[in-house]
Amino acid sequence: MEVSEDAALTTALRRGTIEYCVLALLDKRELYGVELVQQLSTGLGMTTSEGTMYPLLSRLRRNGRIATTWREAPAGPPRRYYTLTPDGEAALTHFRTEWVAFRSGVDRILGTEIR
Amino acid sequence: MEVSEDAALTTALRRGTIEYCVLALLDKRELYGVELVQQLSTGLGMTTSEGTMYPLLSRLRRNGRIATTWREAPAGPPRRYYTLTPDGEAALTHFRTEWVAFRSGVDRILGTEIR
DNA sequence: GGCGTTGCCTTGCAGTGCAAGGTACCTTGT
DNA sequence: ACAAGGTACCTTGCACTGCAAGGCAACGCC
Repeated sequence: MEVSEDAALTTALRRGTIEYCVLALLDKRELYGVELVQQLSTGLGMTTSEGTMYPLLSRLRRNGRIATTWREAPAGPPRRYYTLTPDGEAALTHFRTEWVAFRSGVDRILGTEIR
Repeated sequence: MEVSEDAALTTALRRGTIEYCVLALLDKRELYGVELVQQLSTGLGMTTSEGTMYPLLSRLRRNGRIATTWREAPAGPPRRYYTLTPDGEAALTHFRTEWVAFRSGVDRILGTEIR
């Protein structure tokens, strides 16, 4: 029960942020699907699954925020690598501002500001 | 388009936080529905509506995190005041920890840490 | 009594993260 | 050559939550 509640809690928190975390990761270098899932996990508790990632990537592609190219892998099946489009970069920049404002608001209400 | 996108963006961010922001406000003093909506708006851009608030309050009541008492108002219809239960306080405390961890993770990925 | 205000609540919808399941390609072992 | 396992991609259906829109009841003022 504790565990499932924690899961539900963090799931709710992720809403809307995963999308831009993916953009932020792609801003550093191109990555493929499975790699994105791993980076989010190790990057920090942003643990997620492929069932979340692929629909998300499809959406971002549809919205023109990322572009893809197939590449042969050294071993295993081919990979679809993703990169940011100019639209994606703009969206990311905009979100950073939005996030900082939101974060400050929540911190103020919760009393969790960094001093 | 800009506006609606911003709205969708912040809507997604609110997910899961509004609930605990309400608990945090009630941790300071008892409040009634409309008052909560106002405090969230002025507290900071956490603008929300009654259509969000009342279902949320019902949920919190069902989960035993808040308790209510009807009070006569100086003028106008009676008000339903909400207070935190011990369960509610515990949930709030737990969320603060969770939030700080989540916030740090997102900050690290986005590069929006405070220095 | 009628009208506006305040405060509470419900219905139906939209977006998104996730579990579960499925397909295809490649490598390795026998 | 074939089976088995691993890697990588994708889809379906569900659950949860915030919101717009709308409705109802009590009170005060004219």
